[in-house]
Amino acid sequence: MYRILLVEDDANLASAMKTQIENWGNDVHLISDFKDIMPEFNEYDPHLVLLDIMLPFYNGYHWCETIRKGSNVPIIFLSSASDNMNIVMAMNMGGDDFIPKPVDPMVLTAKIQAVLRRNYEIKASISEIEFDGASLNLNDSTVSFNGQKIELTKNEFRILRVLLENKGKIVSRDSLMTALWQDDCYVEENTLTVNVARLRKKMEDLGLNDLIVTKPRAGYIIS
Amino acid sequence: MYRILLVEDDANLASAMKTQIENWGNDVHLISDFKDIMPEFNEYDPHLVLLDIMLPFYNGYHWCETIRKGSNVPIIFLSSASDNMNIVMAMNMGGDDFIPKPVDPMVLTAKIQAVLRRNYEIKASISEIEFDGASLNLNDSTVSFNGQKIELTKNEFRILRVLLENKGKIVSRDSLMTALWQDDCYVEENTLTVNVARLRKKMEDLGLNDLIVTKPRAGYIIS
DNA sequence: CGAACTTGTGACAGTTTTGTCACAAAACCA
DNA sequence: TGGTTTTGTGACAAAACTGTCACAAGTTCG
Repeated sequence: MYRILLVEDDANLASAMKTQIENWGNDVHLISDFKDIMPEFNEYDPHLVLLDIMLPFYNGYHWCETIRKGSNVPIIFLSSASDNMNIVMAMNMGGDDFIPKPVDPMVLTAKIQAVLRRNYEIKASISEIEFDGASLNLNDSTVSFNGQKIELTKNEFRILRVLLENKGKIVSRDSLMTALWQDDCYVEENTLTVNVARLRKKMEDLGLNDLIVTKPRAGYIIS
Repeated sequence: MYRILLVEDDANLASAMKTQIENWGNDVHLISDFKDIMPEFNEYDPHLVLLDIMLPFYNGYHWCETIRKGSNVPIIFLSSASDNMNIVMAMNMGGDDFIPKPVDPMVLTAKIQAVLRRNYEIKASISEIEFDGASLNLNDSTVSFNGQKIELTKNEFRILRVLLENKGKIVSRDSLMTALWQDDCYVEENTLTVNVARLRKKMEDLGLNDLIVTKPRAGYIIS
């Protein structure tokens, strides 16, 4: 059962789509206030957003942009203006797919299922971050390099992940501290240093030398 | 830099697409043997597959099915037959998107970027499994319920994940054993029992009673 | 019912992980 | 250069995690 937020001003179409999607076991919430959809979005916390482009007050692109500021929820656009320019625009705004109107019920179902499947079912199995010929497996916290594989502890994993997610950028020690021990408990500054050292040790054992570089007074970086 | 596998028999189109995609910094591998694309697929280990539907020997659906047996790599279909039935078919086969021919270079780029972004960039931030009002966070191995949050150990996390990924189905103790300690080391049968008990204890502390149900001589289930 | 088998429990010890400390090394800056 | 600040290191003890054991409780099936 997925929560699907439907933002569509054509009442007839919206109601038909709602029924269609609910039919195979989902909860659909229909937006009625197009002036500010965000309260309902935040309240409903949907797994997927179906977003019409032509809306009263603000258009779909505007809402996509707003949603993306605080969420990576999958978004599928709906529009009768289904020229290539609109499709490109929709994808570049952070959209996941584009369904042209008139909406074919079969296509609607198939595309929703594809996006949900990709995001909530099989996503775990391909999640790894590659770097410098090595790869960090996000599922079992292992690093593979040159055919070798080692396990990381929770702290080591978090540090490496944050650094890789910001590859090429300096990550301040403060950011890392917050990422590892968010406010709920106090730990010394030095604890981070020690944990970085432990991670470095393991990386060197693997053959990955000078991976994490210290930028004095700034932080650490993997470039 | 992503590795993109292009399976397309129209040499002119293929070459144009290859150039187009390489232009914004990717590696593209063009398939030349349509009789069996799997050796090249396995060798190249792509981040994304662009798969024409009409091919010599076997069609794109066949290869999608074959690939999906061993991989969840994102697949985008290409076809000049872009009627709704083909789109539905493509999505239901495990495809991630569908690009109609003639291929518009902008659309091609936008759709590839959207799929790559979704799978390799922002995936981590929405990975959680929801169940019975609770949710398992796949990134930091925590379970949240009723505003409370607890951390799971590696073993507890793995058991819960496997059970949730097979929600409603009985998971045999053997499957769980393999998932936790794949062949590399021998552990007793009872070790699993103990680990399940430890997970159950934590779930009950959270207020989730009778979550994991024992099916004697069959396995465990979360229904 | 009762024996055989499967699953659950509490306790224990070995290992791993983790935070801290004291001190060393390096970088910064006047 | 020399003092100050920042970062790194090895050692240590506390805490967490894990596998095993002995035994208890539950289930199956003749």
